[in-house]
Amino acid sequence: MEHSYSDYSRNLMKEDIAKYIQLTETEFECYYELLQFKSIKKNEKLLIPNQVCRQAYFIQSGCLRYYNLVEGEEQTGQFFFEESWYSDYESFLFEKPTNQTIEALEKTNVAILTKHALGKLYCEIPKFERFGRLMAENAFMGLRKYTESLTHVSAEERYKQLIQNRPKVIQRVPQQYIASYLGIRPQSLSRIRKNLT
Amino acid sequence: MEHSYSDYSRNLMKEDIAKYIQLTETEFECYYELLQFKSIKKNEKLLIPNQVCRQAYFIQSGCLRYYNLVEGEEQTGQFFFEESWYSDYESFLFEKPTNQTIEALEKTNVAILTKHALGKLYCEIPKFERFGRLMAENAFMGLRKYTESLTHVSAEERYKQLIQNRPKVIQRVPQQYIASYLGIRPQSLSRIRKNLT
DNA sequence: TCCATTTCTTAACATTTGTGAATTTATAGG
DNA sequence: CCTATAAATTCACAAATGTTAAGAAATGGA
Repeated sequence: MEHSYSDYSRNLMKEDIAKYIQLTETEFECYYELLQFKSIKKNEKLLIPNQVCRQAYFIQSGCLRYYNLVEGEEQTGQFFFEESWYSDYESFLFEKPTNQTIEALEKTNVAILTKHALGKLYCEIPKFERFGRLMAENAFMGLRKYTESLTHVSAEERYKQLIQNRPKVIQRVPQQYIASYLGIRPQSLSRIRKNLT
Repeated sequence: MEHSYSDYSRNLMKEDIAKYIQLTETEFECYYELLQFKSIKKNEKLLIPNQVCRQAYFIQSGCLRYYNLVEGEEQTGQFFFEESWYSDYESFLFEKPTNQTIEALEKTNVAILTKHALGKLYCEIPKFERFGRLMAENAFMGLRKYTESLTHVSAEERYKQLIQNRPKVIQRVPQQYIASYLGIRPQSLSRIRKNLT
């Protein structure tokens, strides 16, 4: 028997949700039915400033980057790879217009959980409150770790940590964006790379 | 009729929890009964490295600072003032030994919500799952805002933002800790302060 | 394959922050 | 109120990153 992409997608979502909560088959059905799916071309944008982010994205394959445009400069906030969630929490939770731009750095397939769908899940399957909590907690902890490295560690050290801890970023993200993520100029990153060899 | 400190404390906790969830009087009782209270002297520590953080602290009055000790250097992560919550999420959630030290910068009174008490609340009053989620979400958003200011802004600019956005820090925290929070040396902070006048 | 465009690298000089040492100022205890 | 100690300031020089400009390398379309 053949495996369709649909089977693959279901499995991905099943494995992911299992990291957070245990669902019966029926409950998973209910969840999966509420998801939407979308394919995003390289360089295409999923969210632009002043939009309200009413969706959370689970990346089935590919890579996303978000940045803020400040005085003409793209300030890269984070990269997201396959099997991770992304949303602009602040915009999503409070329906505030976002400052962020999200774009695909590669061809990317996402599963979409809308705010409406999540509200429905919170009501119908209270376990999802836990899912929401764990998502926020994970997001917080990842960010805290990153934040601490920012204030007290040099750019060179942060780059070395990136090589160690997130090789995907080094392998798949153009250097100019890595520089922007590190908070330095592309020229400075070149210099750092030169020093490391 | 006189108001006791206990009345004051109850009101503080009631006003705080109301920011997250609506509780009946009975439910609030259940919550309040589970809280513990503690008074911490200036410079006293609430948590030290390798302990597991099994408590969340609501600061009724005073001020806490947490830092990580890295190669003999105190790297200040954050300051917390009255009417805010603190816990080491990672340690609290996963019962991992903490790296952090929390100390009181002033005489501080805290309400303590233990992991055990929170677990009980999650079971007995499912609304508290929402409380947990909102706490994590708030923590995340506060941190994200801070993080973005970090990567792409000079120390001087960050100090100016601190003056604007968190005057309590400027007024109540010794400069050496502010410098450590900004990720610079006390001498550099002095220099920056000189330039600003 | 070739060309136009983008990305990356290099270099010289400017600016910001770090380092170490000395001095001044503030603070806590007796 | 005095004194010992800690905290903050100042300075000269070192190291890291920014800025500007130019050229080399990589990439994507025709």
